[in-house]
Amino acid sequence: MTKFFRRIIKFGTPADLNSAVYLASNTVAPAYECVELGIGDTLLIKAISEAYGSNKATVKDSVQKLGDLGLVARSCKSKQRTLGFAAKPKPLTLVRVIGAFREIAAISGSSSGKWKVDIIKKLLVGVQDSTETKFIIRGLQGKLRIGLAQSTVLVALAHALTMTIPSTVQVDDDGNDDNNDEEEEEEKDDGDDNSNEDPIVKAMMDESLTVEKTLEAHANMIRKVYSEVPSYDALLDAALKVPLVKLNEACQFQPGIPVEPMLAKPTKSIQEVLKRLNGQEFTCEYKYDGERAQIHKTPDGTLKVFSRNLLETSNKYPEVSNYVQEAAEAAIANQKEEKKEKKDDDDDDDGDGEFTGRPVDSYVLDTEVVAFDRVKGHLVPFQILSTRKKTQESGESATVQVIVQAFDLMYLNGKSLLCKSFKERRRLLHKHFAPVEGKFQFAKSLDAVEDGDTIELENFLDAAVKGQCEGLMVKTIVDIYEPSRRSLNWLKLKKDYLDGCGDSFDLVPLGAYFGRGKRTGVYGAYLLGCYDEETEEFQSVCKIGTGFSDEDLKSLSASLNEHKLEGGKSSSYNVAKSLEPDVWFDSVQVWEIKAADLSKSSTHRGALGKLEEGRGIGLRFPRFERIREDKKPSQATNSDQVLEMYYNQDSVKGQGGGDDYDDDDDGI
DNA sequence: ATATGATGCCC
DNA sequence: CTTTTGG
DNA sequence: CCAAAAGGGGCATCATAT
Repeated sequence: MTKFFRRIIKFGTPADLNSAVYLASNTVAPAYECVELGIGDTLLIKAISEAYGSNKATVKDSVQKLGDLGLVARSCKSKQRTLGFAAKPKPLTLVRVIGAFREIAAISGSSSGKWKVDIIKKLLVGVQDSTETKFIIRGLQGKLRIGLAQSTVLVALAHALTMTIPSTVQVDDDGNDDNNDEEEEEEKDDGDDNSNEDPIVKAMMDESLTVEKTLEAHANMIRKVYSEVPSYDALLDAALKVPLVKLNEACQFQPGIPVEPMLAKPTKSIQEVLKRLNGQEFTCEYKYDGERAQIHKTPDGTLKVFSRNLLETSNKYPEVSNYVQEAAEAAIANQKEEKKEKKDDDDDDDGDGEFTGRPVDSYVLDTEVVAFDRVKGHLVPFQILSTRKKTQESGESATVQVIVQAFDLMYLNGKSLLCKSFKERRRLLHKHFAPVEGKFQFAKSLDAVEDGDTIELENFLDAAVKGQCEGLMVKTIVDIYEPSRRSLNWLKLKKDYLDGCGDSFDLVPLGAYFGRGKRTGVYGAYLLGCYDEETEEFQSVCKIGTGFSDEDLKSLSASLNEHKLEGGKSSSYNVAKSLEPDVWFDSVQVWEIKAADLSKSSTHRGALGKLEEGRGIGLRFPRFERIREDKKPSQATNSDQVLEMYYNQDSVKGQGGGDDYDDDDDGI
């Protein structure tokens, strides 16, 4: 990929490079622009069959065999009779292909499917060879399957730009008086980019390093810039103007554009957490079960909210902006109080905007938005939060109320805090924002030092779970905010990760679905049921597609193939039509399945009707643990146990308020 | 008009 | 979201 | 250790079928 990019840098146009990068990363626009293709397998199958004159059933059939729509399209293409007199079409260019993708994304409304298919067909008949067909289809499907994705594209790009410097790059020595005026934060550069201090810049310029190390340093620069401004447009524009060492000066974190959020690594035990912390000072925070929200305020007063995947959710949570502003004002009120009490002692000068008497003017907060019952004053499960409309005219009058649980601050009054320690970021967070009843709170936390004592941690984890949370987030006090997947420096500890904790089920495989991609040739997922003793039927409670080793996938496929029901579904299987597997099995095995939660389900049938008329129970985050050789299908977890486990959840226990019947006004 | 299916995006 | 795998 | 690629439940939304 590096070689390819180098050729384009040398011989192509900026538009060629831009198109190549977008195609290679299989995206059409920066995430925060919320551009959707609106293309799924159904439309692709339609396009393939129409373009190559095969019928849809045949196409679907070969999907099973080949396990990949791209391969299917390729084989259709090469089977197609080529007419001797037909001239080869003009070659498709990068610009043309990404342009077609973007055209597709722009179509909506009535008959949009037809127009989209038309564009795809034009692409398909315009290819030079069947390999192009394969990748056009895969690109539209969003699964390139070339063993390379975002971060690899960035590294390749970095290497290419290092080895082949674009002719447009200006190598001026007097630095930043030409292009640096566009940043909104008129004041000083944040400590972030004092070039001499930045270890990445240092490494890039260190001539004593090996070529490999130098390339790595350049890649780190590109990764850092992209994680601060996740837009290939912005990245490439900058990279074509300034040398890589100055890239972060030309393109950096600013309110209004989401930064890739810091993520956490799952951990399997308290021991593992302590081992990883290795004696460092750390804090534990409740891990709330809501939706990640990065809240931005730009100096012009605009407030924006972004999701974990950088899509804008401002319209989904219109009240969140108000809540945060109220929190900022509450902090001012508190400051005034303090000021009165202790007369001015001015060692308070930490250069962060200090006491101004006015709320902060720009900031970026990291928070979790959680559904909240204002009347009863407690948190509400994720399933209810998810019923929020995508656009709410007024948040405060919405059926589902929310509360902001804040846990980090990445930007404040014109300065990036990404390079500050968590301790410092949190100090500023608590200084410039204050809790507002029912609207804005700080994530509940416990500070500690590793001293071999696990009891305190265990208790805190228990308390978190009882308090409607998923578990804990564990963070060291000294770490900076490292955006993106670059390093999973935070740890998450959930009850169901722990061996012997969390809900475990013994379920019967009722059927299976053909695997795709690297699971071609084996079943990729199975349908599982619990046993209902009254009706003597198996009721579906989940599908399962994770937790298997490659070996498991092979052996399970082989052993269950001995028990296929050739006549179709057994009459004792209670399964919704939309879940119909490709193959049905006799009930012969029992599998141990772990799950995080149970939820009311309109598709699954566990304990059907016992909880709510017409609905059953399904599992959240199910994964395969092992085969239970010791159990017969009739000894599988039964539906009464499933029901009991549903009621046993802390999130459900907390709700009832003495009412035997379940609260029907909650929407689930 | 209303029901169903497809798609994308939260977790 | 969880999980496994190959480099 | 990390990136990539398998796969999950369930919701709102939009297009199309009835």
